[in-house]
Order: sequence, then C-alpha cells, then structure tokens
Amino acid sequence: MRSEIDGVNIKVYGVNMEPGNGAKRRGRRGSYHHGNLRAALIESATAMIEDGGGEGISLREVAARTGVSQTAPYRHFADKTALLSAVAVSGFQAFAECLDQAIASADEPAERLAAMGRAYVEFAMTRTGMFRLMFLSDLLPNSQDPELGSVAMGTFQRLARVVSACRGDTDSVPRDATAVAAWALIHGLAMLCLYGVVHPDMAGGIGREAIIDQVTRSLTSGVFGPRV
Amino acid sequence: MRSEIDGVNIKVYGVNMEPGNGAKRRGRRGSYHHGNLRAALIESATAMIEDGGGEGISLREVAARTGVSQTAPYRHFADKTALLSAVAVSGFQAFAECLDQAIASADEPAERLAAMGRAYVEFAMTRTGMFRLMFLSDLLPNSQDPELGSVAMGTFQRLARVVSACRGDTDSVPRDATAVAAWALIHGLAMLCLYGVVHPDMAGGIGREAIIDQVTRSLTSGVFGPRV
DNA sequence: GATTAATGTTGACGACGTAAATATTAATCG
DNA sequence: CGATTAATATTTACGTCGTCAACATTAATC
Repeated sequence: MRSEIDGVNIKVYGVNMEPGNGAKRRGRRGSYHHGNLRAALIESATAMIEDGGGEGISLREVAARTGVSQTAPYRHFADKTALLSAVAVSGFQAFAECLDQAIASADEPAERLAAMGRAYVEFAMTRTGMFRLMFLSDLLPNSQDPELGSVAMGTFQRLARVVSACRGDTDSVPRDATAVAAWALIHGLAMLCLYGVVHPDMAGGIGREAIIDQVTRSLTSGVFGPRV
Repeated sequence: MRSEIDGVNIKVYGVNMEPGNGAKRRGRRGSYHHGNLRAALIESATAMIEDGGGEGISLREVAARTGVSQTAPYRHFADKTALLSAVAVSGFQAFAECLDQAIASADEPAERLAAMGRAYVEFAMTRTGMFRLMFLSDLLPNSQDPELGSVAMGTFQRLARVVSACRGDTDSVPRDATAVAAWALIHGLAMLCLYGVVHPDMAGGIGREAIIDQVTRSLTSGVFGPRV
C-alpha cells in the first residue's frame, strides 16, 4: 500500500475499496475510515467459519479479507476471543430464529417440540462451523461476554417453554428437570451426529434420519409427555 | 545446554536427568536418548491438560516439561494433533475404566445404567480438561487416528449393552435408536453441566445433584424402560 | 478553523508449529 | 570386539500468529 518515489512516501489507501467491488459496506468507500468495520469484521469471520475449518481461523486473515490492516480489529475488539465471541452471539441469534420458525410451524405443543428437535439437529449439521464455534469451543464456559451467556440461555428457554406446554404446566418454565433433560437429549443427539457416531447408514439397518425421528419423537412421549 | 570453551563446543546433556529427580523415566537416565520419550510426552501433555487450560497447550512446552528439545516430539508424533490424539486415546481408556467400575457397582441393569450416567457426568466435571479434549476439540470428527475412533466407540458400546439389558433384549446392541437416545441424553447432560447451564443452585430451587439424579433416573424409565 | 477524539496503518516482538541439517547413541553384523 | 547403520535427539531457521507501541489520517466538537 506504500510506494516510494524520490524519497517521498505516497500512501495509496482503499485500492480495493473502489465503488463497484460488490461489498455491502455502508461507509464511505475509498476513505481511510472504513465506516462500519466492526460489522464487516464479524461478517468476514462468519463467512470464514461457516465454510472453512472452524478453529484454524486467524485474526490477520479476517482483517485481510475485510480489506484492512492486521491491527485494525483492535479498535473494535479487545482481542481475537472477543471477535469470535461476537460471531458466536450472532450465531445464537440465527439459531434462535431457526427455533422460532420451528415453533411457528406447528400448533400442537408435541409437534412443536419435535419440530424444534429436528431444527436443532439440522442447524448443527448444516451450519457446522458456526455450531462448533457456539458449542464446541471454549467460548461458552470461559466467556467474559455477558451477552453471549444470555443469548445462549435464550435458546434453552425456548425449549423449556414448549416442554412446559407439552406437560400441561401453567408455568412457562417447568419446575423439575424435564426441560434440562429435553435439552440434553436433543443437544446430545446433535453432538453424536457431529461426531459421526450417528451417520447416514448405521449398523442395524436404521439410517440417521430414522434415528433423528425416533429420538425427537421420544421427546414427546415417556417422561416428556403430559404429567399424570 | 552448550558451553563454549576456547572455541571447542562441549555439550552437556541430561543436566536435569540425573538420578533422583523423581521422574518415572524408565530409560537410561542422563543419556542422550531418553528411552521412553513417547510415553513421557503423553504423560506430560496429560498433566498439562488435566490441570491447565485445555486448548492453550503448546507442543514446545510439553517438550520442555519432559526435558527434551522442541523438535524431539517429531520423532514420535507426526505433528501436534497426533500427540493430542494419543492423549485423547488414553483419556478414553480411563473413561472406559470409570464406566466399567460403574457397571460393576450394581447388579440390576437399571441401577447399572443410572450408575453409568452418574459416572459419565462425574468424569466430565472432575477431569474437565481431558473431557474437553476428548469431546470438545475437533479431534473426534477430524481424526486420522483409527484407534481414537474405535476406543471412543467402545464407550458407546458399553452404554448400548446396558440399555439392551434394561429393555430385556437378547441382542447385546439394541436394534432401535434407544441406545443412541440414552447416550445423547447423558452426554448432553454432561455438556450442560460443563457449560454452566446446570449449576449447583439452579432456578426453581433444585440443585445440580438433584437434576443429575432425575435425568439419570429417567434413563431407566419411560422409553428406556422394558419393552412392552 | 483549530483542537481533540476516533479510527486506521506500520513496524516490531515473542511464541508457536515445524522443516532441514547435524550430532549422538543403540543395534546389527562382520 | 570393531565398524556400519538405524534410531533418536539437538540446533538452527523460517513463516505465521496474536498483540503492543508509535504514528497517520479522518471525523467530531467547540
């Protein structure tokens, strides 16, 4: 970005920021200031996480893909973890939208719960990189970011509400461990699918789809069914 | 390790390998060759993972703690991942022993299953670093090491056998998704505990112990109970 | 319009994973 | 037993990474 002519430094900023490069950048293009770098960094990092190997993502490459210098992110994030944490927050928001969509797809509580289970696993298998960042990195346990914790809790509460409805409780949150068990069951299933333990053609002649179906169905029977 | 006297290089090897330094080293001490470096590296790495932050472990530090140079590990492991994979294998073996102990602690299949559930969660909460390496790193899905996959499957089969017994099946592996559901439930519960979602004093007045108890108990009732 | 705050760049540092070349020891074979 | 060879460890070096400090450029404010 810097050419030296006759001992005079001439800076050339924004070479790849010219109009028409297809970026969704809202700020003034071609200027020293980016305009909306924070959001752009999250966007770049998200794209890299979605389609690439999740962990091997470097802050420098995120900056490069966004068209800024290596240290520019430090004006908006304390460190790499903070950026990843912000990405995870947006991931949880997208996740919550998927769950809400599943809830809206059915009227009966039992069907709703089954739909949520399928949506949960589908999110894990479709947006693998993001799911791994959300649940398989050390972000959640070690998080300094309170927003991450609360948005993650939001997904739990969505499940808990529907479980309550299934059992006929008036409270929006079940008083016993049922909601925890429901979440554990569906989350664990997603994990086993991710690990490759539950794969498309399993031993015993039952495929992954059938297993997902049976397990999500068991969400609405047995201990998860109506209180007696 | 190298002192220069009158232009002559004198190497001093094994300074901290003298007899009586308390190491469990089986090889010839004080020699250039370590004797059992592979096992020693796994041991050092295991110790670092158990009591420290799991992910931030560097190959260089493992080598240093073992008393060898940075690149010595490359004579025994292809790369860092291979070493971590070997550590995970030993972790799964220890995990299997815990499960076997739980199985041996009871005679009734239902009690056995509940005991396994408690052991599972306890392992996750006690040996957190190892559990995270085993299940929360990318080792399991991406593994090139066939031993890792098979030893991980071993823990599943232990659960599957007991689930079969609970349901009164003659086969050692249930033909439907019940074993998967059982594993998913208990693994998911361990995850939620690790994430801090299920903490000692939960909302609703029930503690973690009670939740673990209820969830593991639900393993032996409802869909996991005897076939009708 | 000058000052100040916000936001970017450059350059550097130490730690890391790992390859290449070299040194030391153990194993093998006469 | 001595010489050769294979195994194992070390030194040095390279490129990448996260991040700090110093500086440059632009926007906001009085």
